[in-house]
Amino acid sequence: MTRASSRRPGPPTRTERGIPEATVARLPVYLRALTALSDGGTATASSEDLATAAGVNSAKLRKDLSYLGSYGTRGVGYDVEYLRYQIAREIGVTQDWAVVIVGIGNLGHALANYSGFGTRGFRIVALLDADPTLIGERIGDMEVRDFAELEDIVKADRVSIGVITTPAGPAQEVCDRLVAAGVTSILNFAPVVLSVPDGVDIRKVDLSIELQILAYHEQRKSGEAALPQVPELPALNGLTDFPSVGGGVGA
Amino acid sequence: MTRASSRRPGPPTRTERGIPEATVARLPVYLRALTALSDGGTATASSEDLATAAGVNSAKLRKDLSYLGSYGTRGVGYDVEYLRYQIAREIGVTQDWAVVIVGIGNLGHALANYSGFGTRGFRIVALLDADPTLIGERIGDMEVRDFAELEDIVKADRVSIGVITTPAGPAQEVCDRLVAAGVTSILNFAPVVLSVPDGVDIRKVDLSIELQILAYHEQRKSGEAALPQVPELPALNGLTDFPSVGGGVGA
DNA sequence: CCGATTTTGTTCTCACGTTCACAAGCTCCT
DNA sequence: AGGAGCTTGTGAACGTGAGAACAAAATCGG
Repeated sequence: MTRASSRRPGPPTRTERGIPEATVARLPVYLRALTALSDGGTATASSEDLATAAGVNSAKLRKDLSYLGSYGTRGVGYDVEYLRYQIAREIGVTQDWAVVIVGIGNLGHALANYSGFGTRGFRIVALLDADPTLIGERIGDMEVRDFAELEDIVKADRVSIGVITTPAGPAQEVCDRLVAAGVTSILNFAPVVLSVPDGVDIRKVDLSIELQILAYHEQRKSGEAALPQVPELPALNGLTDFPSVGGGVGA
Repeated sequence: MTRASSRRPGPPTRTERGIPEATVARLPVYLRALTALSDGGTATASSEDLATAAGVNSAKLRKDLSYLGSYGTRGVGYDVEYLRYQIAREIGVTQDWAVVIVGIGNLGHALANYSGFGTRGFRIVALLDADPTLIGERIGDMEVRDFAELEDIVKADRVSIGVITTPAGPAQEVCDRLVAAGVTSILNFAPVVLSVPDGVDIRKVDLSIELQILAYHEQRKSGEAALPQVPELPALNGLTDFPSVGGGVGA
């Protein structure tokens, strides 16, 4: 069934349903680029065109696409709509994924308000928080519900993806509850390292880490010449990291 | 500019003030782990302890730390406070970095409200938007100012880091203005590929990409057995990506 | 119909990142 | 003091990813 139709290329035993992680991370970028081209009325695009739109070089793009199969035409390029569908199918966004958001603080609020969220590939089925003063609040066309209802919601709506936007403190406990309820993919905005059993995927988004990486390079750019270079331990006032963007679950 | 020159063909051209990018990305994680240990009253930690707290394996952690110097003691481990300071200094968060946020929509609002932001290593000096209905609004102890004031603010406050939380549309233009004004590091939340001149660092945070990567793995876990497998092009209704979490700059 | 031209798909090579494994070095106990 | 026991720092093996380069296919013009 899923034999990628191409004949066997010999020893490497290509594809076989195994796409490199680095490639997987770029597929959504290609999908977006294809959508932009499609919206702009382009019907066919070369790997060079696509690569420019996606911000990568064309060799890498061609190699990435080759893991999916041979969807291009030599001498011509790629059919934008066709390739878009193939990538969307490979990623899995031709179906809708039910998502719960846990922790309706600043960030959870922002994500809940996020219009594009509910319409394409992902469907927010619940906003959850443990703070009684938040429960019942309406956000858009949804209402914040009690975190205690988690298990029922996951079962009822077949939720497989959870988004954690709580503060660091309750994040691991929330994570454990999500996993126990049957969620197998988690997007974590809380500034902690979550531990999960095998079979559960975790991705992390962390503002403070991103800023600190920028700061490192920035320091290289500006400083580089005259830094005091004090290997001794000075005052050391709060140069740590961020508490959290998140909201109210827990405590 | 001391562009990382040496390209010697021999061994990897070690250190020379050049820390591998993968290591740089983990230093903030170590910093956070050290802070947690410190707050918990731990004075000394082995690479194994640290690695567990940071969610990596100990060999990788030791190798990462070795790029900074020999800050541990064999047979003992690392002094938590001392190592914390060394990493903070290496990253550059012993000084404060001035930051502007452009685009005060849902996400920009959330980041502006973000208490931990202003206190440790980074200082928000301005919230900017081009929407007249937003200008003047108070968020926390700050006020939304006109995007037109960008250049003055960057010069006055020596801003080197900009955060873009606009929709996709105006993001490139905002980016160009930031760069022209002198900003050399940008954290982009808008779902577009920004192009910048050499010497400017860009990092991207993209909710839809993260979710799509999760969806890919999720599909692997659940499906894998019975997918219709339709290589022909069907209806294809809006399986694209997200407009934006961002706010109001532009049009 | 054939050759020129274009562009893909793939192979090869090199650079980077991860992990293993162990010598070097430190502390503590006897 | 000397050896036992840890733990770091690092050299080497291994695996993954990136980019250059080119052969294979498709179109197009004559």
